[in-house]
Amino acid sequence: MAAADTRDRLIAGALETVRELGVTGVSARTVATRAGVNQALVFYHFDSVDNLLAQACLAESTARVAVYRERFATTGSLRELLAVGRDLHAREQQGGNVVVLAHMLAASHANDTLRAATAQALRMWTAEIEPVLARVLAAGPLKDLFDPAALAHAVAASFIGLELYGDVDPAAGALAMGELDRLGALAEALDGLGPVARKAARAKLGKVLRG
Amino acid sequence: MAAADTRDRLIAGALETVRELGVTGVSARTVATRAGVNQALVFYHFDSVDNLLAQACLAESTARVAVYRERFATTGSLRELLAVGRDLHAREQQGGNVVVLAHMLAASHANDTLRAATAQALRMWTAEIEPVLARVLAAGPLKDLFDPAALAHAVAASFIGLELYGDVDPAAGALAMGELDRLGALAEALDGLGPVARKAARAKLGKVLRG
DNA sequence: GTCTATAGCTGGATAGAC
DNA sequence: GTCTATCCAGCTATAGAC
Repeated sequence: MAAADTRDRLIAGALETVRELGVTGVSARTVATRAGVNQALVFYHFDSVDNLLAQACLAESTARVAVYRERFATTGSLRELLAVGRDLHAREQQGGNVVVLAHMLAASHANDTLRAATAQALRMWTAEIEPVLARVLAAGPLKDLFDPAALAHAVAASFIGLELYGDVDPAAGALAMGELDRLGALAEALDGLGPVARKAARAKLGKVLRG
Repeated sequence: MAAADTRDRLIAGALETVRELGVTGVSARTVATRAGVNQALVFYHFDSVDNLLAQACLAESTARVAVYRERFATTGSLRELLAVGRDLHAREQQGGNVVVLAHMLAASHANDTLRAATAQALRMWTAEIEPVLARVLAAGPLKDLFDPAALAHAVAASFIGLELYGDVDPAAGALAMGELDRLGALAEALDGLGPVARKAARAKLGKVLRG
């Protein structure tokens, strides 16, 4: 078997293990079993289990972000962005991909290697979300009142929180997801107001933000 | 040493261990060391490490929620709720208490015992947040358009996501937290609109939500 | 590049002395 | 109720055959 194959298999095995057993269940053995290769190869190719996990996290995020890149590029409204979020939730949750990132977040707390990788993975997502938010804001009455970069972080963080939450309490998670759509509608409604009301809202918001 | 003392010490030790080493670092030995008692007592008092963790999570949440109960009870506006959130973030983050819940969330993925405890702990928080949201919504133009219970879940989930996010990427987390305040101001601005604009906004929102 | 074998360690869990 | 002692399982990491 070619070396590149084995590396890929180990990465796939690592992701599968996290999805199945959670971060606590990851070990050179559990991963190697799922990869169909020998346990010692984890150390030959990746030096440590932590590093394998970090590489897996980065590879996965790179691949996933690429899938949605075009979609993000053509997203011009908050409503569309929420639709992308819903799809991401449905599709990636089924594949268990968001869950991996969520678990990496938790594991990062006491692990520098994982923290660096996770932070980088998160930046990959926010780098896609930020220009979308910039476009959306520029088109609406909220222009210059919000910071797209900061908002992108908030969106990503909230999304991950919702994923984790739904993992533990699916009923409550579904309710929460549904309510986020309504929050989107709230902003959209503000967006669709007539010019007078819109101007009043913007003035009021500016005041509230400053005061 | 009285038995109750030992139980409490083990619970405190479990929390301390999670804060220090993360969930992956929790074992009967690491916990017992921090508790200053023997490792075998984990099994005598709690049967298993998982169950100790679950009990610790519930005890901690019960205590923390109690601290904020009065505060929640007198919270009547979104802005105040956000202020409570900021305080919670600052104070509990320093003590590492929210982080514990966040890690329990991640560990729950592959562990039924922890999942049940974590779900219950989350419900403790949302049970406090829900009536606040109900009051806030009832006073504003969004009455009957949002579900306080569902929104409470969304708030809790987002908050936890932000905590985890900030743990991994503090700079980005701080930016995200700051932006949430502005989102609150957005809703508050809508709240403070004149009657005409307010009515228009509400009508528009109802339309968007239905369509 | 991949395997087997194994050293050395840590963890869960229990038996039995006190 | 608490401790010591211990068994056994599972883990990381490496040495060395192929």
